Amino acid sequence: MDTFLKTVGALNDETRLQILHFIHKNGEVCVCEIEEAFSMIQSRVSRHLKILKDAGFLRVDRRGKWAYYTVRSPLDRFRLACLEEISYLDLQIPTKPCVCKDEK
Amino acid sequence: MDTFLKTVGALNDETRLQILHFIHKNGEVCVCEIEEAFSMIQSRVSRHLKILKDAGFLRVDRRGKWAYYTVRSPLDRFRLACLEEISYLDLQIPTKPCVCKDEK
DNA sequence: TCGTTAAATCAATATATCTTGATATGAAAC
DNA sequence: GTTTCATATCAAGATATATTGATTTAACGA
Repeated sequence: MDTFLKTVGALNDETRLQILHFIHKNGEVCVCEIEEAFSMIQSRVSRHLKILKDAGFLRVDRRGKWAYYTVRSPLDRFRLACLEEISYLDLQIPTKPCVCKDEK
Repeated sequence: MDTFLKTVGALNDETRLQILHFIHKNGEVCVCEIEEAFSMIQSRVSRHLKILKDAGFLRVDRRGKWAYYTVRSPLDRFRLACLEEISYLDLQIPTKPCVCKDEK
């Protein structure tokens, strides 16, 4: 129940749907790329990423100073259905910028 | 997008999950049966039913003074997946009481 | 070590949602 | 018509969630 509420709660926000869709389309992205692409301040992006991660949609991989987020895999049946539904929404998401060039 | 947010928003509340599951299990139920079963005041029940109806999960059939709610059919793929997921949650819902006996 | 940078967390405010009690609507019974 | 009953809606307060700017943490390079 709590898990389910956390899952749908994470999806109950337009910003998070866009971020989730953005990561789903682009594969691995780091926080600063989302900041840049969406013109959002860092704390806001970080908070939404945490909610999506805690809800089971994302996983994070820290390498050096950077945190790279990807869609968690494998996703269970329901989260997969949600992700699929979101992909049908035809959300207008920005293109991935070219930052983090100096990463190792 | 708005439709999707309305759908997940409707599910983002424990009370509504219980009411939705209750109706799903019991078939057609009227507002007063939910009031009775859940020991909730009428305005609260009415509000949650409206949200579930507006989100596309329920339909209402008015007969006389009573309003009977059922799960809308057919449900689209996503809402059906949600309903299925909710049925797996093993929610503790009350049993349907024997009110509205004087209905026609 | 010190400064810099990326990301997370915190505190304050703003906004949205839920609950309750009161009122409105609309159908049936008298 | 008027009363009664079931339901819907409204208004106020309570609770939760989102946004922002500031602070903290942790990793890297000079």
